[in-house]
Amino acid sequence: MRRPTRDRILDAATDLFGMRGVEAVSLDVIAAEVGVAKQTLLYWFPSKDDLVLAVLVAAVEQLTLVVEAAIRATSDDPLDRVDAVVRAVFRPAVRRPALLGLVREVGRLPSTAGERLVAELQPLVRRAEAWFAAEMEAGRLRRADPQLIVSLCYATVTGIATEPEALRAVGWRADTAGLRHLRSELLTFLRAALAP
Amino acid sequence: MRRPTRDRILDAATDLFGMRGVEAVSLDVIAAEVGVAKQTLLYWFPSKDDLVLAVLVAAVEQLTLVVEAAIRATSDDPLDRVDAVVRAVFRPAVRRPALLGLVREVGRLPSTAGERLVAELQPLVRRAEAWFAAEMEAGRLRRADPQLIVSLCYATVTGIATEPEALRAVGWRADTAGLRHLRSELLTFLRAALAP
DNA sequence: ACAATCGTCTACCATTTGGTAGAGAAACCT
DNA sequence: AGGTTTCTCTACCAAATGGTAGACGATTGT
Repeated sequence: MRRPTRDRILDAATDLFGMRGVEAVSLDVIAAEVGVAKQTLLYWFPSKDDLVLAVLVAAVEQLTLVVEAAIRATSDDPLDRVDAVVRAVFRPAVRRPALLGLVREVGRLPSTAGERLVAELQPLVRRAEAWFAAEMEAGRLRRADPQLIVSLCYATVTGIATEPEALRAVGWRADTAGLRHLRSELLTFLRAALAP
Repeated sequence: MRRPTRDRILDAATDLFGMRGVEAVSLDVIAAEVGVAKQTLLYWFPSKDDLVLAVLVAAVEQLTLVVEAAIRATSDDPLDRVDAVVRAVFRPAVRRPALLGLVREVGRLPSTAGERLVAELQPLVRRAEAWFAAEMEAGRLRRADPQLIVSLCYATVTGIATEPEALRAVGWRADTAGLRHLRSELLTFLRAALAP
């Protein structure tokens, strides 16, 4: 049996919103992608704003799960842990630029959705900050402003993962080898930036 | 006397496209912002695509000028030079997120405009690659893949400069002090990532 | 002086947008 | 069986979209 209609809508909307931008994707396009009438969308999500919100919440949830699993599975060395989180995020992010791309959409969203997304991400962000602060205190990471370090890591990873176009501009190839190479350079870059 | 209409259109379009995304901004909105009839826009730029293209070309030109001026004005130490370029880009980028935000739009553009923008940026990118390669060869920068290093620096700077929302999520404040602090953390981060 | 060009405008138009109203089939209760 | 709920559909609609046609005044060249 097929996946439930609601989930298929959510999936398609996530990809389309993340890749082309929320305002640039019409309900008709999503409906066509799912293979269903537009009104079926509006049955499951009473308005486009509701759909956007649902997509954001689902994406954040998914991201949180991936990150937490990665954290639990690693040793205590901080650089190894950063490594693990980046690896965990990297795979889904490159395969579905939509996931991180969506987060990048925050600034363009109707303010309610924006606030909501920020609130949704808050716990994850706070934990990361606290963890960075503690590791810096213990001298196992370069001392810096933990909040901005979180932002810088986020900006670097997200920027790289969501802009295949920018990478193509430098001649990067999107095959498996290119992907592994990219990930390894990204990790080395971050390690160098964070090491004490 | 006021600035010429064409330039005012270009300015408004740059800001709006960069902040909300090309597809999300209608000609009517731009016209209203400029304080002119929509048909005046279509007189200067025969179609929306033409306007988009003109905006992109102008933005790249401006960016190129800023970067080249910064390069000419600094010493030969590679880290100082990175420093200077980032400082030069940072001010206009944070004041007008549109500038770098536009570049981030490439992936979403009609392919012709996308190709065009990439071609437009190519010389700047090639120069940066060559320069990184030479400095690494001379042992004055950490050895790595120059192409990906260019992308990583770009991703970090652009990500940070174009996402005030993401920064607000970690409690960052957009006042002058916050801005200076942000820039200084960004520079330290990059220095650490690039130093031999 | 007068025609031509330039820059801006009002008046439309076809298409697409997000959204409403309500019909019809299937499943689920009792 | 008969009614209710669940899900999907067709048929519309008002507003907004990118774009065309062409009028109007100002400036310019001769």
